[in-house]
Parts: sequence; structure tokens; C-alpha cells
Amino acid sequence: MLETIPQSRRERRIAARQAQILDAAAHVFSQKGYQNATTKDIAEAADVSEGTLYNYFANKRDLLIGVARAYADEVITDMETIQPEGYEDLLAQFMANRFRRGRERRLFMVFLYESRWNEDVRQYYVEEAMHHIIALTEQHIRDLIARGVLREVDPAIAARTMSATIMGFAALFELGISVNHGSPELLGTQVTDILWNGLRTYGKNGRD
Amino acid sequence: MLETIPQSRRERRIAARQAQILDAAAHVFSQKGYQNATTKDIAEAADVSEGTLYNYFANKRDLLIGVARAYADEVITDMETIQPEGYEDLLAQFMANRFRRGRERRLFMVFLYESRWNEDVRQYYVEEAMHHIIALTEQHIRDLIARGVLREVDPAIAARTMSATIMGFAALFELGISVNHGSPELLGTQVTDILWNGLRTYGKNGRD
Amino acid sequence: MLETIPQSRRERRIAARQAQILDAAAHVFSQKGYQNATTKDIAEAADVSEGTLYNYFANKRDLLIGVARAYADEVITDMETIQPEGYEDLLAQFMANRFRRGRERRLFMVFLYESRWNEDVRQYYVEEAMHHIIALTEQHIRDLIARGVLREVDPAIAARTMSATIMGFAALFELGISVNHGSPELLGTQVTDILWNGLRTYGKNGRD
Amino acid sequence: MLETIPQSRRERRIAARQAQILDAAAHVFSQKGYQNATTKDIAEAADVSEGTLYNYFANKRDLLIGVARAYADEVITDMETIQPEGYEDLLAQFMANRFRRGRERRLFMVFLYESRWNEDVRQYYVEEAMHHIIALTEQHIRDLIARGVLREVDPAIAARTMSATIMGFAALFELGISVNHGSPELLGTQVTDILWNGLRTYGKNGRD
DNA sequence: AATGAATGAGACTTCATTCAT
DNA sequence: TATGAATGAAGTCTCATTCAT
Repeated sequence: MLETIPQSRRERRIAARQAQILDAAAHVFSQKGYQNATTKDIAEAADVSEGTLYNYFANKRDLLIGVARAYADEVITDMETIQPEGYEDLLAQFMANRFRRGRERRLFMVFLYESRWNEDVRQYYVEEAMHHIIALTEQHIRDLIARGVLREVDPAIAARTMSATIMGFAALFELGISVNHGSPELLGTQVTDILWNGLRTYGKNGRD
Repeated sequence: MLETIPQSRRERRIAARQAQILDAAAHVFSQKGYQNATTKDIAEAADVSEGTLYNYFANKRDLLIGVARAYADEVITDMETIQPEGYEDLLAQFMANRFRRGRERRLFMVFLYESRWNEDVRQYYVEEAMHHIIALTEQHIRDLIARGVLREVDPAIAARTMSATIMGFAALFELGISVNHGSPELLGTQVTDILWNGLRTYGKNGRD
Repeated sequence: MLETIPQSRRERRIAARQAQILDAAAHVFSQKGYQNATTKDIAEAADVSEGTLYNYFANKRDLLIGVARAYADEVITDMETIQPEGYEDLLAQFMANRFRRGRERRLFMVFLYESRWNEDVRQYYVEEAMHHIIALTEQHIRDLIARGVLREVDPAIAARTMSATIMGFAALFELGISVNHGSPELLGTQVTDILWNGLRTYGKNGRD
Repeated sequence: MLETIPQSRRERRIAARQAQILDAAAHVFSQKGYQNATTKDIAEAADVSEGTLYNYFANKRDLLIGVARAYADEVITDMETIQPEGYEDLLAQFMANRFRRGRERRLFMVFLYESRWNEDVRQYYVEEAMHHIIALTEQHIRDLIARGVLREVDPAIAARTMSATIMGFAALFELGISVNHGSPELLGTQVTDILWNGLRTYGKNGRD
């Protein structure tokens, strides 16, 4: 809630240092996961000493929470800036934005996993980011149904199905399981096609 | 008769003890994840000493591999015993079988995550189980397309979409994100409905 | 002091089993040293179970002592059977007998080392075998001096010098430090030549 | 000036701490041998925590190598500083320098033994130190033969005989086998006398 | 008497965290 | 504020020894 621009030079320096450390932590976590990452790794990546980490974050877990929070903010912003006209390729755009970069996919996996053992990660990542995304998606779907674009599915179910499919594909990508001849973008289009056909009405957008 | 069932009392005792330890390990891993689980935890859950673990498994990683292998076998058997007549609710049945129990869902998440850091888990779980499942699904879809039940989607894409959606829902469940008024079975049905509609043809099974 | 021939079949069987285990232990100790050798190694080499070892020997240390005692007996017997006429090549013969086989050299090193940490090994190997050998050598030297063959060195010093040189060469051999063009036998001859020249008188055997 | 002496205070502190730990390790290894020594022992002797050991050495084996290397350096320096005029009592001086202190003798035994199981100890101690010593000795002997002081023995054999005798005496000392009425210095003189007589010519230095 | 699975003490090692400089 | 050496709790793993079969 203190999301204002830091006034003093001191505050700006602190914020910059925090961001520098968080970025390093995100990098290391995405490469090694939370447990395998050492504070030494993170300090080296951030080009500070280990001791300095503890001047900005209470402990290693706090670093993970910081990364999760930043990631959640980014996801929400990303989601909200997708233009309403793009309803049909909502998934495609979101997938492209989120999972084009391996680092984002891997971080996503880390949060997904660690939120089971870490209440705060769950708080920041799951509660805030994912619920937010799902709520937005649900609203979109509700609108589309009202406008007759989509058939009358349960919007809650539909929104969760979309999220689940996206998450699942991120995992498949990370596991190296994917169609060999498809780029991320092409894949996104094809997946969207299937889900979209599962959801839409068949008056105006009949099969070709 | 001589192949599958251990002959001597000694061999039976060893197999039983191995199973006992693997079961304990599966339990602990599903509760704590791999890294948070200690060999002490597992030994206590198996009601043996820590040293005994090492009479049956080379190291902690080997325990995880053992659990993954057993899980993979189970998944494949499960998949193969689903009756062909149940094509339409293939997903529903599989989801119900696999993810009705929280322990299975949680183990699935553990394997999904650990396979990134552990080549053997990837080998046993991803390579053998998931590829197998996807291949089977792909074949089912191919058949259904040939019989005109499904429209002409790319079977590879479709099979992966199904897997991704199932995996994603397992994750959502674990995260506590799901429709509050739905049982796993009802959920499965609804999800299936969406995907099914995204895949089927619209001649005989047109919308009502 | 019970060095009689076992009467009953039972006693003979016990003695045979003990010998079998001791031989295995000697083999393993010579290959791996005492600390690196495991009771499992020894049991496998002896083709018995680990438990059986403990029916014949109180503990692992007791196995080492048993091997040391047997080795000491052998050394003493060996030493005593060298013919008196062979005075001049006493060293050569003894070196050849003792250290021709790598196993003997390596066991020697093991006893030498372990006797520092193990009072019983010191007792059986050092006290009994080495003191015996040195005493015998000393007596030989005393005789040779009395007969005018050797010059009037201190027999105690001379005997210890001989032992030290032999031991040292065994070590050099094990370390792989030796003259590349010499066989053990040739080496023995040359070493003997040097020591012998250091000890003998120069009336009848003057330099040529 | 910039090479041998650490510049900064930090580097000096690190070097001092390393030396402190190595000294403690040398002490413990000489008392207990390598295998019997625990990292706990060494940490206590160095008056640091066990964890601190691992800030300076990768593992226990690395500590042994560090001690061996320091010892080897010391031996070589020692050997090289013995004055050429002292040819005749080369052994006596070297023995006195090396083995007057029990700790040196015991460490020597530890390296001798452990180099069989530890490639790096062999590298640092045997390859570098012992080969060096033997080569130097061989050269000395070669010179003495050329100058007619020693008779025409094989210099390689003679050098190895000297080394072997010294090593053997170190072992005898450790085993408590030695002439009871002799000091190390007197012993050294007597041993030298024997070897010397075994090597020298008999023109100018004939027996009296 | 023989077996070998079970035991558990204790070894080595890692690493998040602290704190003197 | 920054540093990074020191810490020590806690983890994994080994292996001599025991004991029920």
C-alpha cells in the first residue's frame, strides 16, 4: 500500500537495492528452485554480500515472498492491460505474455510448488494473483455469455478450466513435453481454438 | 507364476519391507515434499530405523525414484484398464481415479516439480508415465476422429491439451482454488463437457 | 600355547573355519587396509555371513589381531628356517621370502601403521615377530663378528639397521619408488652388497 | 615482495587462519592418524567450529592434502639447506632434522600409509617430496663417486638404500624398537657409519 | 552354528543466519 | 551500511555389532 514513488535519495537507494536483490533472487530461484538455491548463490547473483541480503530481507523465505509478490503484481498488471477487444484470444495473449520466457514459466512452477509449504507464498501468489486472474477471466466469460458469444456454461468452471489448461501447458513445456513442430505462439492458437470451440455458441460462429 | 510372485519366504519378506518403506516414503513426500522430508521422517513413518532404509534403498533420492516408479506403474495400469466404451468420459474417469485422493494429487505435484532437478524422476515419471498416457490419449482421439465422433483437430495437440487441463486442475485443487459447490466428480463432468465440446463434431451431436 | 593338533572333528572344523576367515581378512586388509575394510567385505571374501565372523572373532579388531598373529608366526618360522650357511645373504633371502609377494608387503605396511593405534597388533606383530627377528639377526651378527667375518660394529645397531633398511625398501616398493631396471631379487642382492660392505671386515674380503 | 607475503590485512588473516587449522590438523593426524581423526577433533584443536573448517578446506581429505603439502615443502627446504660440506653426515643431519620430533616421525608414517589410499597425498608427498629427496641424494652420491670418495656403486640403488634405511629407522622409533642406550643423534651417527662404510672407497679412508 | 536384516551411534558436510569489523 | 568469516543445528549416510530365525 506504500506504492508511492520514493521521495528521498535514501529511500530511492533502498528501493533500488531491494529490486536488485529481488531480481537476482528471481533469477536464482528460477534456475535452481527455492530449496536448492543458497543465499550465497543469490548474494553472488546480486553482487552483494550475504550479510547485505539480511539488511533488506528478514530471511531466505522472505526473499521468496518478495519475488512472489513482485511476480504477482506483474501478472495482475499484465492481465489488466490486455485489451477488451482481444476477448477471443485472451488465452493466447496471456499465455504468450506469461510463458514465452522460460524464466517466467519456471518461476511459476516454483511458486506453484512452494505455496504448498509456504503460507506467505500462497498468500501473495495464489490468493492475490491467481484469484485475481480467475475473477477477471470469469467476468470476461460472463460478459461473453451475456452477449451471446459463448454458450451458457458455468462461468466459474469455465474460468478455472482455462487457468488449469494454461498452467498445465506451462508444466508440459517445462517437462519438455510438447508438440515438436509447434512454436509457443502456434501452440497457443491451437489450444485456444479447442477451448474456444468448447465454450462458444454455434449460431454465428458455426464450424467452417 | 515364478515371475511376478516372490517364491521364498525371504523374498516375500524383503518385498513386503520394501513396499512398507516405499509407502511410508510416499506418505511423507506427499505431506512435505521431497526436500523438506527427512530420512528420519520416513524411517519413523515406516516404523524402522534410519539405517534400515539404506538396506533397501541406496539413498534418499533412490527412495523418491522408487516412489515415482511405483506411481508411474500404477498410473499406466490405471490408464490401460479404463474401458474403451468410456471414450466420452475418458477424462472424467481418469481424473476421478487419479486425483480423488489428495495423496495422489500431492505426489503428482512433487514429481512434477522434482523432475526438474532429478533426472531419474523425470525418467520414470515423465518419460514413462506421462508419455505413455499422452500416447494412449492421442490414439483414442485419433480413433474418435476416424469414426467421426471428434472433429479434425491435431490429435497431438488435443491429447496434450487434455493432459494439461487435468494437470492444471490437480494443481488448482491443491491450491484450494476450485468451485466451492462442486465435488471432484461433478467438476470432472463439467470440465469434460467443455473440452468435449471443443473437440467433437457437430453433425449428430449438435447443440440442443 | 595351545599349538597342538586339534583332536576332535569339531575342533578341526572350528580351526578350519577360523583359518578360512583369517585368510579372507588378510586378503581384504592387504587390499584395503584395516579401516577401509568392512566386515561385509571380509564376510564376502570368506564366503560366510557377517554374523558368522562374530562366532569366531569378538570384533573387527580381533580379526586384525588374528591376522597379525598368524603373520607373526609365519615370519618367525620363516626366519628360523633360513639355513645358517646363508649368513651372507641373510638379508637377500629374508627380503625375498617376505616381500616377494605384494600381499605380504602390504600386510606389513598395515601392521606397521595399525600397531600405533592398536595395542594388540603391536603386541603380536611388533613385540613378538620383530623383536624376535631382530634378536635372531643380532645373534647372527654377533657370531659373525666373533668369527671375524664382520668388523666390530655394535650388533644391536647393526641388526636394527638391517631391519630398518628392509622395512624401508618394502615401503619404497609399495610407493612405486624403486629402480626401474631391477627385479626384487637383483635389488635384494645390491642392497645386501651395500650393507654387507658396511659391516664386514676387510682382511679376506677386501675390495677388488 | 608482493608474491610471498600477503598484502592486505584480510589476506593475512585468511592465511593465518589456514595455518592455524593446518597446524591443528597436523597435530591431530599425527596423534590419531587420518582415519581415526574426526573433523570434530580437528576443529577443537584449532579452536574453531567444525563449520569453519569447511570455509578453508573443501573436505577432510583436503585437510590431509594441505598438511602433506606443507610437510613436503618443509622437507624439501630442509633437504636443500643442508650444506654440501656435510656430505659425510648427510644422513645424520637429515635424520636429526626430520625425525628428532615425534610429530614429524608420526606424520611421516601417516603420509606413508595414506598415500596408498589417497592419490593426492601420494602426489604431494611421495611424488614431490620423496622423489626430490632421492634425486638430490643420488646427485650427491654421484659427485662423491666422481671425486673418488665413494666406491663405484649404482647411485640409484645407493640413494634408495639410504632413504629406505632412514624411513625404516623412523618406523622403528615409532614402534619403540631402538637401542635403549642411544639418543637419536648417537643413533644417527652409528647408522651413518655403517652405511658410509658400505659405500666408501678404501684408499684414503681405510679402516683403523 | 549360520544367517543377514535391523539397529543406532557417530561421521562428514551444508548452509541460513549472526555479528564484529 | 556493507562485509564475509564464524557458527552450529541439522541433514544424509556408513558400518560394526546384535539377535531372532
